[in-house]
Amino acid sequence: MKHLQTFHLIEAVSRAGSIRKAAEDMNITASALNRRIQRFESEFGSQIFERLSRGVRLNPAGELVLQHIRSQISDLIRVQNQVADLSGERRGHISIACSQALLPYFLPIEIAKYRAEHPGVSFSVNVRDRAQAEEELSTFASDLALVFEPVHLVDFEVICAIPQPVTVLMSPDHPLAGADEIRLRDCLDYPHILPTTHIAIRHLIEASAHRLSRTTAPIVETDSFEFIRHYVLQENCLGFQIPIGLKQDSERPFVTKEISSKDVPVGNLFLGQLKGRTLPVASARFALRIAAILEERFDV
Amino acid sequence: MKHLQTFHLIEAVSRAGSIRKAAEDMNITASALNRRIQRFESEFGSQIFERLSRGVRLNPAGELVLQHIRSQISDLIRVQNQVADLSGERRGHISIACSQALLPYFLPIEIAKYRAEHPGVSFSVNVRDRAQAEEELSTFASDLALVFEPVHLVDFEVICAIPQPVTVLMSPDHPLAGADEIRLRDCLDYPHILPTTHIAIRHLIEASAHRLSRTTAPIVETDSFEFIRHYVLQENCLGFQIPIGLKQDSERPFVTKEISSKDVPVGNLFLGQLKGRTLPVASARFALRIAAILEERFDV
DNA sequence: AAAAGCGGTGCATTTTTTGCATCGGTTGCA
DNA sequence: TGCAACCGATGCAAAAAATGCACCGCTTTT
Repeated sequence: MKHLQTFHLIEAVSRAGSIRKAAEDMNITASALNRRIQRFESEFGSQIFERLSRGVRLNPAGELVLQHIRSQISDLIRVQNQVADLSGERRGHISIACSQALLPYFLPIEIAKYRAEHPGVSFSVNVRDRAQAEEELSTFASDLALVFEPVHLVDFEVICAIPQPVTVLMSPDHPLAGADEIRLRDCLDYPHILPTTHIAIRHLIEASAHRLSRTTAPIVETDSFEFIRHYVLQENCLGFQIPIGLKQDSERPFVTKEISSKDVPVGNLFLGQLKGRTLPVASARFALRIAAILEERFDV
Repeated sequence: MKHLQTFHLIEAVSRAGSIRKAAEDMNITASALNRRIQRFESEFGSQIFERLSRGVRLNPAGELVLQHIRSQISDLIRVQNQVADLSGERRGHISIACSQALLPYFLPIEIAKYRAEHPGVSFSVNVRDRAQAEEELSTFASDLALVFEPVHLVDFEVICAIPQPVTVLMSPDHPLAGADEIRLRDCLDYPHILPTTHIAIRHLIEASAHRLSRTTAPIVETDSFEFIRHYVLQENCLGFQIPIGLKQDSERPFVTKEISSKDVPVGNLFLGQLKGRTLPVASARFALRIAAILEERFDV
């Protein structure tokens, strides 16, 4: 849309870090772009870029403006979708930032079911760690976030929260496979494989180990749960995951057992959106549905 | 600002009900205005006005767009104020839609106190009934609403709620002036003056009277509480008000007594804003302060 | 039947935006 | 230290967009 042109240009400049680079990206002359920005600043009543010798950078005022711009663009798109919705068809696009645990089963299944009913709806699924996911919401890069134990929770509006105990993953011939209750100390005694530190499960385990005056000693550290899944079948060791990342019924060829909540506190999987934002119809409906499914499955 | 021009024009057209009238208001030609709207509709992807023989009117899509436009304009102003705030001074404008009860004492006193500390802040105070006040919020005509028993409460985000029992107002020589407990039936037995039906106090009294199988018989019905205040001193009769509309300490030359909550349920004074909206800094701060004062005064 | 309003449109004119060439300044490297 | 590479800013002419004017076809009002 025409009147948002300047906004897109400002965003491009802030991304490129220089007017000339941004001008090239947006297929327009540097001088034209420069003047648009000058005009905006003069109309807005304040500079939004600080001029450096090697380019430009948003100043604090500019950060506020950029936030406004993003919200404004996304809201206009929401209105357009809502209008399309008036005329019957349910269309739209839903973008989700999520933890890895949602990738193997939950999201593929639920998205497929949803699309079977609403073929006009398309999806973006972006794997983000719990800090990045919140960032995604506030830049309007994603509509929804489905993450395990997010960090800040400012600007994060919780739609629903589902308890997820940390669960051990092992091959059926592992000594612990027959145990009644899994204690953390037992896990730490056996060779184990852990996610990298910024991942919530690792964080919970480390904190709990510390309380027991124990330390973790991962034989492999990885940022991929897919790797963990495959590795525990290669070398007989323990992996960790949360229930939503495991098959609902049986988890062959694995054995899965929740760690006793006496040792490791139960974490929460949060479905959330940007605080105060009005989501596009499609996203809002999908969120409600996911919330209902989660709450039913893990009967909250 | 330049890029909002079209938005202002659309708003003008929807207000004027015809392109030609709006064009005159905005000092441009009808043809220019007509073409801007056509261009917007084509860029937006849908008509927003329905063409009637006597002019134009917003269609449902247009209503959505107009709502977006208003929110967008108000948010940009908020950003501008926030930026001004970065550079030190606290400036801004606060618009309040309120019930009549706030006019004589509460708001004049609190606004004056606030302005003594922040001379850069200006105010609009608009008297609105409880339905209109909510309407004002959703059209962004007011930032805050301070109303007794609002009706819809959709799109109304409650910042704080303060219980306010309906209170009788009379001259000191009225027979009930010495009573210990004021019962509704006694009030109805004496000549009384009531606010018009759309006002919340009237509504509470009518409902309560109905429960007692009684009817009201006002000797005067008015939409002005100022009139009520003055009239009870002229003819010896009963008037009604809520505590916030009465002087804090003594209410000479009146006697005021709360009606027993056995008869008339205690209503609530609500301070609220538009749901999901981010208020300008000035309004947000003022709201917090008013909430604190109300909660302290009526110790909630 | 005429008049008054309405939205829409072709065309000449005015206004705004853009591209080009170029300036002055800083940074990085030889 | 000097030079090349970039950077943002600006004057000026060309291109593009918005506007005003005159007028059309239509409906409603008188």
